[in-house]
Amino acid sequence: MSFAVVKVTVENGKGDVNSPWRAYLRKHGLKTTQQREAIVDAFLRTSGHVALEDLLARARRTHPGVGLATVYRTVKLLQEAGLAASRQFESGHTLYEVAQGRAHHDHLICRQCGYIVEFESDEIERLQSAAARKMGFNVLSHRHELFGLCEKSQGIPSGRCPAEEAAERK
Amino acid sequence: MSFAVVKVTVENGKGDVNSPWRAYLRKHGLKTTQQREAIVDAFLRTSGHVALEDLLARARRTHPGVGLATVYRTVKLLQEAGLAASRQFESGHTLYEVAQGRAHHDHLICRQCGYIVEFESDEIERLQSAAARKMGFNVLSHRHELFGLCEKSQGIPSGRCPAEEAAERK
DNA sequence: ATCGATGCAAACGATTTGCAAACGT
DNA sequence: ACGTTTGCAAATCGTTTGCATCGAT
Repeated sequence: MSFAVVKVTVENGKGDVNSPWRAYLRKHGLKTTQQREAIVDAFLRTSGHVALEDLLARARRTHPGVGLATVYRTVKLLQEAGLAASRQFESGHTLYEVAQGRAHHDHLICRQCGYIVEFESDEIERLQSAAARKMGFNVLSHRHELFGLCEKSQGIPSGRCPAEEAAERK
Repeated sequence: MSFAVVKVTVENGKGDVNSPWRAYLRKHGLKTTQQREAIVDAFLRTSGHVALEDLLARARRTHPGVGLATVYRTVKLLQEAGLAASRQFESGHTLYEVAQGRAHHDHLICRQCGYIVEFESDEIERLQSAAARKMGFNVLSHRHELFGLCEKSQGIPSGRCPAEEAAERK
């Protein structure tokens, strides 16, 4: 008896020729350039919310010459490809995040430290759909942001502050 | 026996010397000018969400010479006075609305016709506070927007479209 | 008379675009 | 070689601000 060794491709990063990003480029006759790769690569490594200025800085570590305009152009492509999502926060700042295939998450934002945490609640999702249905609406997507104070900012002695913790981790 | 006739002031518009707007001006040593009155008056007559360009146009019907800068300056005052609230919607456009003393409302926005309806749900409010508490947060305010399709846009035969109905009412 | 308010135009920050050169296919 | 992409700088958009003048108190 013999066994065939099957190699299964499980990669998913931008490097993979089958990645959604590469697929999008091919499908639209677009080209794979160094600067795009640098930007997309930097973007996909991102975990939270990035400002395009940040993304420019990160991309420049790989490809020093990239311009801000290219970052804008590339992120627009990422959005069209469904890989990036933009959010405009209160302050008027626009931040981008990697689009999640999974149930979307909502945001919890500390007024004091500005840090953004994510949360999910099926219960809330269900209720909001019900509320919309009552008005004859069919909900496609939503945005839900809570503004408040984290423990530290509330003055709780041993309270945690997400922003500080993130800074320490650096 | 005689009766004293007591006159009770119940007015609330901007014309009333006791209006919150006038109170705000007095409290801060600010002046009541024609252009401010025109803008504030136009704003308070507003029912939904207004763009400042719109407000400028409305204000000019009363006081033709007003400039856009003054609209911006006045609306900023209205916000500080707690009488106006700004919302930045998806498109990046900023719209203003008369601030409600009552429980804030959330938004239901039709992707097709762009119309914005309001809704409230104590249930949801409670759940979101609970979710935040779990993260150690104390919620001060929030924003909750649902994007979807109204009946008409969904293709429902006799479906209603808030935008069309509003247009007919004009 | 004082000090705030206005209109205009210039200044601004974020984002977009025109163009000639450089690059991926 | 071809058409796309890039970097740069100039253009644009919404919003803010400096300033000389005007108006309200």
